[in-house]
Amino acid sequence: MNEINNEESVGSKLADKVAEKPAKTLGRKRDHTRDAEILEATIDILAEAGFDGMTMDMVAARAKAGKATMYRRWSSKAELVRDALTWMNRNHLELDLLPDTGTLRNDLLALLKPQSIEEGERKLRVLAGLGSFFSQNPELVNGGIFEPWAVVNSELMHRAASRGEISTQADIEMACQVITSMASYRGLVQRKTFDKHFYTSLIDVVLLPALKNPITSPNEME
Amino acid sequence: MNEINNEESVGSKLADKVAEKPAKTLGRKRDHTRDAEILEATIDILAEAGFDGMTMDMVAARAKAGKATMYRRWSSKAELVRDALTWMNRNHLELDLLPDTGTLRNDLLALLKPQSIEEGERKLRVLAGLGSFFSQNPELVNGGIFEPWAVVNSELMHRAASRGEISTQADIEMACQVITSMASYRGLVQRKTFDKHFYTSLIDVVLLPALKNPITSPNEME
DNA sequence: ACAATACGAGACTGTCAAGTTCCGGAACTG
DNA sequence: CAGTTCCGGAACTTGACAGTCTCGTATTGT
Repeated sequence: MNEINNEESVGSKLADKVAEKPAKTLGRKRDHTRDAEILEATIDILAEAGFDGMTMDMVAARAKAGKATMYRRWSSKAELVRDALTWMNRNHLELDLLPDTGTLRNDLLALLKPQSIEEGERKLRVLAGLGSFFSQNPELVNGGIFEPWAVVNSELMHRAASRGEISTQADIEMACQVITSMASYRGLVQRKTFDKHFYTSLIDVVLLPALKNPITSPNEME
Repeated sequence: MNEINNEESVGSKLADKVAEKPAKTLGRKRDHTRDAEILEATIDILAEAGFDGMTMDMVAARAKAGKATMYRRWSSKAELVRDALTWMNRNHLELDLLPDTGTLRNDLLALLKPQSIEEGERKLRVLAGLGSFFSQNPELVNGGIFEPWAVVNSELMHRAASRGEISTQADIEMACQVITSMASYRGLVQRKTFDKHFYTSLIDVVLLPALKNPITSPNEME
């Protein structure tokens, strides 16, 4: 019977090559609401086990899906993870209603809600377990995890600059990099929470002084 | 013949249990100069492939050693990696001859030699591929990779404080964290070099303003 | 010389996960 | 109703790697 099956499959492959799409609207439809659930389960497992520690069976079990269902949508583990990362970095941020308390200090602090802290730490755990994935797929080195936050911070600082609260000489891009790098270093290397207390210190001790007095007298330069 | 061998091995195991250490100074001695070579090869492979991408055969081939030799010294891959990390973080730094140019700015810049940049990036690559290892061995979360650098920077800043170059109110620990976190973020996430140009900007735009004007007038606090 | 151990090289074994295939059943189309 | 494609679940195949063992050789103490 294998011979018969082989003959049929060869025939269908030829038919594909000729007709390209012999049947498209037949049978049960794919349930695309499962896509999001599988991707969300993938992010969960990635955060817990990293890329190499994650198995397709784990994801299938978490999403209560069959592996065949997953391989019908993504051709490999790498593709699933790539889509999951894109899904994770999708922007659910409302740029319209930014805080506007009158001072840059309070604006920055208003952005640090407990919810975004927790979600940020989840993303950090995902990022930490992705080393081997990036070494195999160097093309998508994904710097964009902190992009939305940096964009918002940059907007707040530009507002502060235009109302004269900080210097027009201030290097806003550098200041935003300080925030994101301190957040990731504290989460990835030090394994401590980026909580309000620490963030307040960072703002008062480093960011505001740097933004208000960008040039300190280049006296000793040669 | 297998039976004879089994009998012998069982006999020797029993002898071990009775005498515990029947012979210690017999036979060829272990060549401990291979230890360093194997550990160095381990670091190399870790930097290139990460923990999960590294195989014992790769390390053995790189070090031109047999796997039996490796397992005679380390009982598992995890133990080998742990020793390799300790070896990598060993301190080859001469705290005695620190730069002393008269200004904090030049002192900090003097520490950034091309050699230490390259070695630092190698360590960062190792760290980046270690996510799954840490998730399996949470006890040794190794924040100590940047410790020596931070200690040196801290010393330079304290000297600057005692000669009145920066404020005595300055948060030196926070400033050192800014340096190490910017270096690791730039290497791990942005995949750019922590070169002299960028470091100079960081010092002039962020660090020196913060250290010289630690309090900017807490005017708008409520 | 001899026994015991180390060495590099590589064969061998057991486990684990990626990817494939099959099952019984459900949903959609004509 | 009949044919097709989907679903979750599970068995199966295959390849890779950790860890063990064997072989021929080199080095050491007695």
